[in-house]
Amino acid sequence: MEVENAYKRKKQPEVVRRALLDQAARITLEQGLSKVTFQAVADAVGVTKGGVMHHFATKNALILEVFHDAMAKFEAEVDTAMAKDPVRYGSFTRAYIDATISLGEKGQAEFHSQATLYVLMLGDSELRELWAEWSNQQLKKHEPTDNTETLCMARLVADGIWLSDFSGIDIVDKQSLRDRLIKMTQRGFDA
Amino acid sequence: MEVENAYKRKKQPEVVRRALLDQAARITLEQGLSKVTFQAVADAVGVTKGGVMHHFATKNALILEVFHDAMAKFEAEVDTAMAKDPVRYGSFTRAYIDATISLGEKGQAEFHSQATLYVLMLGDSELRELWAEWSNQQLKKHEPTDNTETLCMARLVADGIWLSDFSGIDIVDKQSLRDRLIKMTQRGFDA
DNA sequence: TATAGAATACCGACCGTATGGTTTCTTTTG
DNA sequence: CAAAAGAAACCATACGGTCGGTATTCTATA
Repeated sequence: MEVENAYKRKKQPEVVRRALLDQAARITLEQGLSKVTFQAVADAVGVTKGGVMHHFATKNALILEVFHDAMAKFEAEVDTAMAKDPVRYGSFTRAYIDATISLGEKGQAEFHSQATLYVLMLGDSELRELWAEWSNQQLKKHEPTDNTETLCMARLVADGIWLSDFSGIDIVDKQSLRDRLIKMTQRGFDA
Repeated sequence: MEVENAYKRKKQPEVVRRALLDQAARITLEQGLSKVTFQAVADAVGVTKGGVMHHFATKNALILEVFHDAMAKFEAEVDTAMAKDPVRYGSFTRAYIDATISLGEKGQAEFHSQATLYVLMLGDSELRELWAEWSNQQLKKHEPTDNTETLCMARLVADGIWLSDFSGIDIVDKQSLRDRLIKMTQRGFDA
């Protein structure tokens, strides 16, 4: 944002609100949940602490909104990917893989909604419950097309790759691994 | 611990120190890194804040020790498991799998050193660097026996299972998945 | 072997600061 | 003018850290 003289400028609450959520998510990813303070978010957006608290009454409310926002983004990302997929079997798993693994060159942190979800959920036991509930529900939702053990395993590998990636471990050949995972999602892979 | 009247009691610095590390690790796992305060650790062990700070000068030092402790435990766990394994090929990966996945009944949090490592490293960017370094080094160390992509994938699944487990997601049949992973570590699995 | 004294283990009161939250006020917008 | 957007000053508290004190254990030496 970098809003200067926010007192006199044109008010655009929607824009400010979005910026607050985005910056809060960014700080979460780059510096961890503990560094997400009203002051830090306010500074990042170019607004005062009071300004932040006008949009989000408490810190829990802010974090919760960031979490819900990331859930919605992730779900949307998965849904559009699934819509483009001509094959039904394993389509959720394929979408999940590409929404979880970042294939871009290393270094750039990328705005991964899945990463935001993980970092938040791992750092806050209350969010963890929400996460478990939502996640199990997602699984149920896609059971008709993605309920085999192999598909589950493919998603687990994706999670593992994210974990390694996020923690800065070199993965030998991510692209090759990703392709192999996709192959695992094709019908008839087992046997 | 539950030490009563620690002022006059027999002094046993080694015991207290161990208890401090253990309780700090427990709080980390159960409540997250942010809840690991001098006061909380002191209370858990039955000692005062000053007492904790006698053993660990700063909070960073405490956390760092917990981290190192968990690394040592994990490494030891892996090493003894590898020593018992008659087959060399994939022995590190097999040990890694069993040190990462908790097969016990759900509910009991279990003192998993790997879990401590993950939660700490995910919540602190400084520890993340340490982790990446150590982890890459571990990988190098076991390269001679465990450097194929399939073995790497098996470990990634284990990580994924831990992640799911920790966040409270139901995994269909963990035992069956574990057995399948072990099979993946046998020579000649590919092809 | 006894014991003074140094070193260690630990307590408990205190301090500075950062943070979440409250309140009041100003400016804009409808 | 009323309600919303946001600023700005303020408050309470929790936390990391400091400091001086007290009890215990270790060590050296007579």
